[in-house]
Amino acid sequence: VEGLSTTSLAILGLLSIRGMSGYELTALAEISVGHFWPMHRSLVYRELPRLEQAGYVSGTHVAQERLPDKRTYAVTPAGRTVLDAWLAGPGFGRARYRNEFLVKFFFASRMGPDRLRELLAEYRAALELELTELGAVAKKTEAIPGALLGRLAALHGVRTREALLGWIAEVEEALEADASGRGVIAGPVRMARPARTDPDEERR
Amino acid sequence: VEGLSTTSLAILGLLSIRGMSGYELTALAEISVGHFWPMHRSLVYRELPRLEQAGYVSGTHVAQERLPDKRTYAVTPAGRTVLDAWLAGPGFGRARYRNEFLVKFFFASRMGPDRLRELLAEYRAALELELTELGAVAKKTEAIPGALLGRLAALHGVRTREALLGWIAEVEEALEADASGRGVIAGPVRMARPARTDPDEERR
DNA sequence: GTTCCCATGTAACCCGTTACATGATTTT
DNA sequence: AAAATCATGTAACGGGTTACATGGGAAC
Repeated sequence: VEGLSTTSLAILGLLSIRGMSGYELTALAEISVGHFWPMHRSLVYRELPRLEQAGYVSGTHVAQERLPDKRTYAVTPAGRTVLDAWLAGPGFGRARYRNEFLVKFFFASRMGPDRLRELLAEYRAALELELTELGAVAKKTEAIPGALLGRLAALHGVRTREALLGWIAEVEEALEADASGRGVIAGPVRMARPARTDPDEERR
Repeated sequence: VEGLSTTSLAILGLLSIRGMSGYELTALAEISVGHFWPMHRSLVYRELPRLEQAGYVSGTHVAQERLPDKRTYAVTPAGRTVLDAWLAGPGFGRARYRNEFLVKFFFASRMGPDRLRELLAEYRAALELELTELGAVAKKTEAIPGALLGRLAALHGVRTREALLGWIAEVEEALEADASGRGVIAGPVRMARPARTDPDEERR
């Protein structure tokens, strides 16, 4: 509940499936939670000893011959407790999106219309790539009986990409229609403070 | 193209609309690019002097009486050059996406079905809030003639949220079917590990 | 037989977030 | 008169990314 980052909780969650080394954990994360919560190897390697220090996982040195020695980790009862407390607890941080394409798009009035069309084409290509990738993940889990949640999580990504491909078409139409008045917000912009409607939001 | 982070480029872009202080810039960012590229005040205050050091913006001290003195910034010709070079250049970083809800969802086999339904309800509420917020942004720009790109960017967010509300319905159906069919909500994906070529790996 | 990839990590750096600071003005 | 907000910033902390290291297979 207190002090553990989402990344650490995700690590605990993955270790709750089975014990493994940092390397294996990273690889597993990359094809599962990594789609909506990326974790780089270095981060995992930093967090694992911290979790061990805190008593949430226990590590074991494993000697190997043809490969470098490794350290495998397993969740402790205390670890399971915090994991389940987090899962049972309410709330979650608001999703964070960072989209560099949209930044370029927003300032597209500084580029020619040809370049803008090109940019949109690049974005479409990127989305289609992600779509087939996520589709493959979803498809792969179809056969597996215990993979419902994983498949649905992949579908989350599929649905957004599909919607965005639709958005591109919408944009192309709009740009076609209004070939003249392109530009960002013009004139003085009054400052708006965040609408203080709900008091909570963002836990931890 | 060289060395400048997307955040810095976004700052340059906003300053290209008109010169302003860090405070104003932050406020403007919050209601524009902040929806897809968040920039906290502190970051802006750190980047602005850096950009000045690099010669991309020029700052001017402005004394004020009833308010604290401020420093306003304007893009230099060199700044415009790098901004336009970036816009003209190809590519953009793949969109970054972090969703804590999905992490919980992925490990939902460790929670009861009631809690899972609750979690989905929370997510729906969050999405609906974001949707009305973004809808308001899109609506506000409808009157403004030069705000086409801004409105379309807001629509990008609208479309994804709409799609995700649909996803929730889809999930609820799937869970309903699963619960009646198999009696138990399935566990997390048991993913194949990266191909192991090592025979003396320990088994469990 | 070099060159690339695997499996395992460590170290440094930078970006982003949270907390701290402050005098004037508005609200309760 | 106290409390909140405005309009400015600064400082510290920690999460996340990139670069560095390494010895043995696999591939060309």
